[in-house]
Amino acid sequence: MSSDKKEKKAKGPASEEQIFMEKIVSLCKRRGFVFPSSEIYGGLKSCYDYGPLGVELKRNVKNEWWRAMVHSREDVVGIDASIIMSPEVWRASGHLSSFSDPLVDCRDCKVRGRADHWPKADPGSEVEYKVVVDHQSGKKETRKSKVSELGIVCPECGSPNHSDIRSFNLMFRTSIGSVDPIDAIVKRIEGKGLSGKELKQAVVEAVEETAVYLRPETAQAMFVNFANVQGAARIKPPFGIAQQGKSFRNEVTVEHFTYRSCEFEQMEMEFFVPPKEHCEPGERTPNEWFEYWCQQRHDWYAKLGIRKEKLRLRPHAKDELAHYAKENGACQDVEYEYPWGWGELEGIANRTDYDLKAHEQASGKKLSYFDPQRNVHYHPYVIEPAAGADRAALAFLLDAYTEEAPSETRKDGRVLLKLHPRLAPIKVAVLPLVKKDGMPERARKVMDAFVSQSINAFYDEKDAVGRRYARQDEAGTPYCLTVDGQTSEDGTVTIRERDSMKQDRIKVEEAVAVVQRRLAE
RNA sequence: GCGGGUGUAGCUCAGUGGUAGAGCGCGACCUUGCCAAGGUCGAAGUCGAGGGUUCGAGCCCCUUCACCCGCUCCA
Repeated sequence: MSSDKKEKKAKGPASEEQIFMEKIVSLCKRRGFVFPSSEIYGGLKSCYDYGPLGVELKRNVKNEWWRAMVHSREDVVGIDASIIMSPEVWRASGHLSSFSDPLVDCRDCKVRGRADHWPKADPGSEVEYKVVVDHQSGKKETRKSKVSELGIVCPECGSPNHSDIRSFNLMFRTSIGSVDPIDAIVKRIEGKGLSGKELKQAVVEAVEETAVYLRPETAQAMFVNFANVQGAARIKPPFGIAQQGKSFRNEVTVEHFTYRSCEFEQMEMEFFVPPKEHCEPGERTPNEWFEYWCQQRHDWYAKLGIRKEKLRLRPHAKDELAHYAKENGACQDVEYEYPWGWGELEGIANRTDYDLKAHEQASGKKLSYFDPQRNVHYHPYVIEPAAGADRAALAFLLDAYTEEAPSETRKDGRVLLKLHPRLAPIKVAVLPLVKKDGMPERARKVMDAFVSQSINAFYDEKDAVGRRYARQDEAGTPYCLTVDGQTSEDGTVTIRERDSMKQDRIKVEEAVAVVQRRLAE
């Protein structure tokens, strides 16, 4: 509105959601959960570093996932594959083909599309087209322009004014080999007087000789290792292969702090099951396994403390299904209600036998399974729960963030992270009530007991004890042990629970066991 | 990619062309007896970066980077 200009410029955040996110981002930096990457050089778009508390949180998330998906079941094994894989993998999976998609944007109506799909027109000829000049009224204006040498016009408005062609750069391309690929490129093109088109072709060929790609998903490693793992682990369908690791994608838009980033960590499991026609009576069909995993994964988040009303399962509509799930497949997202709305935490897909067949065809290697009991060969269907470690860590953090209003005993109120104890970066803080009468020395001994058991503990003797409790609340530490005057008399300390602030007295020598027991609950 | 906004200490922010500031936090010491008490001292800033205008720029202009919001896009 025009009156806005006269008013004082709006300061600060516009919405509650924005205020909330700013508080989280600020807390993350102040307490060492997440820093902007390369911050002293001005940061780098969408890259973030996990600090001392953040790395603990994320590791705990990954450990809980591995525990639930691998160690606490017999039918899933893990792998840790190379981030750089053969380019053939990406050709077979379909990821590489998007590199050759020549994208153009219409300068008039802003539509984006593939140049080879746009309507043709004679280069140099003049065409007439209509452009919407006022979006509110829908008023159009007729314009004339010349068609470029590419000979294409916009499919929407007919305008020949378009941006340069750009390849959609989904994957991070690099090169392997100690010879600089630029030398090879120069060698191919120098002094040949190539036209623009020939030049591009020559460069592409030179680049492709040594090009490799950072994986855009971890899943393909499980497919290409299907036969290796199946044989080595002596395991048969239904069984799963799990993996955690970094993946890289040039996202069109990066947004919402660590939510969508070009470098991210995945926690994926490919669960190979017999196709329906080979299922015995009473055995789960692929669709039933799909439903099973949807429920499992939804419940995993709930068990680790995400509020149920902030969690939901959302089936994909037919038209948003991925290529690998088009036929007989299905996708369902576990979603969390982020401050900016519902968004994906994890996608569970029935990828059918698409991937194994695609790699079998491309590699020429057999990727079917022979079931000796049923005496059949088949390509297993794949049910894939694919989670984001960074997204999960963010969701746990957002969900745990709590502000309590001031009360009689706490006139400043408090900020606390109600993290599940097993996710909390610091498990226990050890505090002498005051810094005298031998309390620090006795507290040090308690601290040593935790350190020797590899339980992440934190010792703090600075400032009043209330302030130290507050600091721990803000870091999400579930338990505080306080050494006080009574400790020297009867060998007990107080244990304070973060959310209730209630205190019990326990024996010093039982402190480690008490905390361990509570963490195991 | 387009449009809008923001960028000053670790955090939140004040500073409309003339000496770089506040609160909180952080560190040391004193004090302290269970939920962010007080005192003393201290460290901390390329005012996002680069260029320009000016006698002089945190402030004006240009460029750029990063973040936020909306659109667009999204195997």
